[in-house]
Amino acid sequence: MTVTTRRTQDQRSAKTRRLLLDATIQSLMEVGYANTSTAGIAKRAGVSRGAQTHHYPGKMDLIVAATEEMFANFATGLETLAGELRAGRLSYDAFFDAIWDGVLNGDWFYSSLEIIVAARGDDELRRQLAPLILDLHERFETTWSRTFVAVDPAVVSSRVALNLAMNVFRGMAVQAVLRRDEAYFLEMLAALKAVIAVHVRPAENG
Amino acid sequence: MTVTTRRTQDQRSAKTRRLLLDATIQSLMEVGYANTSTAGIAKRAGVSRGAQTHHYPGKMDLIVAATEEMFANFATGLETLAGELRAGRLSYDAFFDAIWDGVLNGDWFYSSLEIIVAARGDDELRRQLAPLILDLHERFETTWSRTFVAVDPAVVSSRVALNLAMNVFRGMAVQAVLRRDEAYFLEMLAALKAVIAVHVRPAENG
DNA sequence: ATATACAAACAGGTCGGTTTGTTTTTATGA
DNA sequence: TCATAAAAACAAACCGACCTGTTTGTATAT
Repeated sequence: MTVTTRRTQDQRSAKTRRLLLDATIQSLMEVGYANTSTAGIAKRAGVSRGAQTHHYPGKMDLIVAATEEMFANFATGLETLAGELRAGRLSYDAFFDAIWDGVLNGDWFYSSLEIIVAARGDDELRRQLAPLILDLHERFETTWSRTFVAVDPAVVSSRVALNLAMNVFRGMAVQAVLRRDEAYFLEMLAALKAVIAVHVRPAENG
Repeated sequence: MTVTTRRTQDQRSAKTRRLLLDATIQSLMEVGYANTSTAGIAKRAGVSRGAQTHHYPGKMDLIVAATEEMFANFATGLETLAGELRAGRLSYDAFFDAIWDGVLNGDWFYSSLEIIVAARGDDELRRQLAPLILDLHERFETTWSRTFVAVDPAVVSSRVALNLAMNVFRGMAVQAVLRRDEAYFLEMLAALKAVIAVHVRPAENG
């Protein structure tokens, strides 16, 4: 007879689900998709394999649910950061520094990279993830349009300029897997700021 | 008794090795690293599993060798393209179009992406691939410096500007896995050309 | 009591590596 | 030059480990 605090079913479910999703993201981050197994996730989460299959019957259910949470967190985080910029509490430079730091050192980018690459060879997974990405990009673009104004919208809109910047970050993060070269990335980051600054400036008090 | 043309051992080896490496790249491209197995590679190559283990004892030997070939091919391909630009047989716009087309539709980018992501969770693989990437980047930078001149080298050098462009391509290609949106990428490509053109111009007759 | 949450063992399949055996080419020496 | 030993290339079966999904059973909450 074990001593357990009495919890409602919803509380038990929510707790177990959170443990499983956190463990999934952590596993993707640490060992990659290829080495992420449902058994490993359950072990990390500290729940039994039966509990895992009960809440998420298949591996894909885990992945998709974890992705959903991950994307939502990142979108709100980015919007918060952009809000700081609009409020004048964050400089243009610091804004880019913060995004780059999040991409390189946060859980978000590499976990999603693992999932995206896995989806390339898995039709069903791709089908399930595509709408999540579309939604994420839409939220990004809303943030960009709200936070920056273009110098000459006919040439490069703020939306396009910031999408370019995000793609640079993506590309740099991929590079960083095999080339951890601080000086190189600082150089690129400075250049990126300069290049983007030609076409766009922060919209104060958006 | 089968009728076989007599071949030297070196010829037999070379043929089998080529078949295996081509099959490896093809498999990475089509089904991804996670679904790429040594048995599958041997089957694609049309050689026995014994032949495969003879020439490449482990899975990593196959991957590393295939990567080496892939990188070499891409570097020379890019240098050829840059040569066309320097010779005036290719416009600035067409040069970028060609690179983007190669990244999105060629075997190169996605195969290497699979390998890079796999290396993130595999210390030994990462250790073996890191020098290959370093070498590739060096060849890139040599090409950039030879092919473009900076408008204001103190702000953004040609080397940095083109590295930025390559990172944009990387990022866009990752996006394209889940978002195959022709119009979006055309828009981004046009903006990239415009943004880079501010800082750099082709060095005619390099 | 009954549905939900959790636990643990099982089954079919695949993968990577190893081992054992066969064929083809090359080197050797009378 | 030609028989033959040695080496390289190739073939196929096997093995232990792991993974996903399933099933059967138990505890907890409603």
